[in-house]
Amino acid sequence: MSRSSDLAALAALLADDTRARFCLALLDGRAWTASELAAHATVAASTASEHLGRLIGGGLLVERRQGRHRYVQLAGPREAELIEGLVAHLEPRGQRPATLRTSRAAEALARGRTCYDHLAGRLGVALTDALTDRGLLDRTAGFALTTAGVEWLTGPLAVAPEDLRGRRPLAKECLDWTERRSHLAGLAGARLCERLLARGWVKRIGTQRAVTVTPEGTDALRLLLDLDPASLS
Amino acid sequence: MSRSSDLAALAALLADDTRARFCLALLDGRAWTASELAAHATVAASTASEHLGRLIGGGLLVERRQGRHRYVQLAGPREAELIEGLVAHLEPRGQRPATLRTSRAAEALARGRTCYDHLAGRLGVALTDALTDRGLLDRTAGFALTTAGVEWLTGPLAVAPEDLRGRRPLAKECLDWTERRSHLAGLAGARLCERLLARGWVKRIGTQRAVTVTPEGTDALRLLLDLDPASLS
DNA sequence: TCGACGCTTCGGTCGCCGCCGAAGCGTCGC
DNA sequence: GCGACGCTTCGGCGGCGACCGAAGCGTCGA
Repeated sequence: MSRSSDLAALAALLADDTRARFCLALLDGRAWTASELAAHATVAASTASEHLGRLIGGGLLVERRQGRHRYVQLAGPREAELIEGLVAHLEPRGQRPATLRTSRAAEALARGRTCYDHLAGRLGVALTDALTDRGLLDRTAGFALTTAGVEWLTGPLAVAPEDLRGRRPLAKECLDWTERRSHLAGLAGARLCERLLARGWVKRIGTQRAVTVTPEGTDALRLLLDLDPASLS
Repeated sequence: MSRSSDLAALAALLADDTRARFCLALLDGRAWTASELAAHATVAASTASEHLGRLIGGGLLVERRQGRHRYVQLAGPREAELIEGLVAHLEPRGQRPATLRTSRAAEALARGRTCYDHLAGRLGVALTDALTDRGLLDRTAGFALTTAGVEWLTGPLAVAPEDLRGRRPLAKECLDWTERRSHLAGLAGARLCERLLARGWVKRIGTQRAVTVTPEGTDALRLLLDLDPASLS
């Protein structure tokens, strides 16, 4: 099996609209059941079953059985990153999609959402910009958290230092497809999202990926990051 | 046209072995003719013609006519990055592929090669590690060139400062699929490759992507980066 | 216990896509 | 000018994959 056929096989996993829909839905970082995905993509249960078999066999998804329910989710951050990279590539640089403004659901996603395990959309970008402005994130020569940035996470955000160590990079740039700018991914991005949700400063809207800043969160972020609430609307 | 069908269409561009071979070949950053690619992938000219039409129509490649010759190349660094990301995903982390050691061509690629417009393989990784060891590249909190790193490029390497400015990030991490570690991409990676080739410190082997360090280059890199020649074999 | 439910496998259908050789057009070099 | 060459388009063929309903199995809850 050669590299080109491996590449073609990997691409083929996503080269079907139904499977692409599944993977985009699973970018919310949660586990979905087979029938939820079937309903979401409006296909028969048998079709969903076969597609999931291919995605799991190909390594993009993992599954867990709970009685008659089969829960599937993205296999990990690497897989999420792969899909996000493809999605980011779809949009020309430097321009927001005009068509995305036409629906309320899309507007909510643009305002704030989870992107696998970190925050994205206007919220994600605003947070990333604020971190940059306050010297907690250095983007002049690459994309890296500063010493002060690490301290900010372990200090006011109470992230455990060991939670910032692992095989994943601490800071990773993730191009935001609604905002056309970068938001913070990597360990730091994941922990930030986790803490903001845990503190109730950010909460989920509905069952999809959309999130919003709570009033307490607006105050806290203004205090901690000089984050202007107007930058979130 | 929805996001999922856009994603599926993009993935479909690479979900064919022949097209995948084309794109992998074009990762050398050069322009190939249609018949060169047809020969490389061992398909008929008519097949190549159709596949190239799809890749160009899909935006991954661009073409240029010179008389009867049609030169095609990757549309840009974003497209190269997309393909590299997929290729990098193919390999499990933390292990070198044993099968790649079985052929001389593969060995040359592992030693050193171009990865679109920057250096990869053992050479690329060794350079990246040396830059890190000397405090020119900071990888503790992300992936960023240090101030000293920028000065090193504009100083001893004589990169024009304006060549380090542009829409592309200065430093970008590119996972090396032969070494399983990162090498430097982005503007800095491209300029480094360019200067090393221009100075004759690195030269191409054959017509593919393989490169090697010249004796003058070995001396210069030992002087400038304490780069141990043994780390290149 | 029994019917509902979630999921899987099977068989059949249909559309799509990659492949090729042939024919044709334009460029190139002798 | 002419034959070789690079490339494109066309028509035909065969294989593959997505889709579905039906049948079947195991789990769940009243």
